[in-house]
Amino acid sequence: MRYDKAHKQKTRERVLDVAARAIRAAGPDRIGVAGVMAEAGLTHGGFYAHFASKDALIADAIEHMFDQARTRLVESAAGKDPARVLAAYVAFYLSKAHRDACESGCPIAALAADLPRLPADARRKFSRGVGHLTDFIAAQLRALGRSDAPALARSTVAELVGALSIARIETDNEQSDAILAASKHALIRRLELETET
Amino acid sequence: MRYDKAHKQKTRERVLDVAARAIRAAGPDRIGVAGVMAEAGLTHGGFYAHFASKDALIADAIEHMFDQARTRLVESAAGKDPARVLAAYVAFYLSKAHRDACESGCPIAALAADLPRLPADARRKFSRGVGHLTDFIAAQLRALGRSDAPALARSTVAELVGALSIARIETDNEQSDAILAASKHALIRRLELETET
DNA sequence: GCTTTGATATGACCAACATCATACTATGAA
DNA sequence: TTCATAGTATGATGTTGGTCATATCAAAGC
Repeated sequence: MRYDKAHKQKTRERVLDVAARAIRAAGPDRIGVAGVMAEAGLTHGGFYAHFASKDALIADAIEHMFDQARTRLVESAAGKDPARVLAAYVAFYLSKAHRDACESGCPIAALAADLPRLPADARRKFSRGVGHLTDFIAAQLRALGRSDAPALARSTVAELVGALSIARIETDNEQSDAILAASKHALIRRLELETET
Repeated sequence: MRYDKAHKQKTRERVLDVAARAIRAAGPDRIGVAGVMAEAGLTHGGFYAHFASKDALIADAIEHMFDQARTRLVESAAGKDPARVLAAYVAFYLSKAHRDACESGCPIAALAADLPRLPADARRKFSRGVGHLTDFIAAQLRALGRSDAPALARSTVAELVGALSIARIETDNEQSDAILAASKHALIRRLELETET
């Protein structure tokens, strides 16, 4: 090892960070290898020392996004009351801040429509991420004594993702806010989290 | 008029049909002007006699998708009981057939993530389409005496779109089916359509 | 300080694609 | 039958972007 042991690893991580943001913001087809590398402070040539192809970068970046999101979620939930955790997550997910920060927000809402078009590897990694989120929510619901936890968790994730996606499309700001509010309200009722908000 | 009066109009319609399917199947970035024209039985050169640009084609194709979907929906609902209409729509929307027919299905689920990246014109047309669907569902709910019709309609559309999107991503077929089933069940309960299925 | 080797840069290649100028063709009118 | 023109085809252009061969650079060991 001539270079610092962690040098390449760090660079790779930096590229993945940049790619994860760019992909969520612009979509997998609108980002370029050169652009991502430039934003990471490198030139495009070195790219293939880190990734086998653009598709491989996308797949790895997807994994990276979910890892980050999951870490954040698990950490913020540590030792807290399940009802409070769920209420906070719904409030965050359907917030205007999340709507307006596509590039750092939930990968599912940012990339839902792109996934069916991507290669199997990326899809598998994405699926796994979706599964983890659903499981996390199901675990909270189970802790609250809901017997239908797995199904309710799936339904919850669906409404969260759908509401955020549509809110991001809407050109009229008032309409967009109303969509977020409607689903926030519906979910708080369905999940029986009324005491919190 | 040297040609049949409706000749160009018909060609344009054909191109829009092809484009509407291709865009939903492959996404706005993965389709090419040449490919769409070829599938419509033409060559790429004539394209600019019909559309000002690729962006214009996409915007018009989006309008076209929503028009088609709306016509189908309104016709299939004509003179029917609102509860039956809603139950049938939910069942169709969350069916495996709809999941597996991206290219002819609901534009919202097929393109949700792409829209925020498209030009204003396409976004406006898309927004209008989403609004019409929400209004249609709200009208059925109002006919059923639900006082919270607009908000419930928004929440319903969100869950429909989210569930279908996620079901399409899922690589595991059983998981995918479970997602559809969970939201179908949840919606039938929330909309109080239990008598129908 | 020199060498070795891993990490990154330069530059080129090829394919895909949007766009457009120009040429051709089919059709209805004269 | 011939002509004018709307509609479509051919072919070219410029650009962008993924990929790769090769060159350069940085750092650790002798």
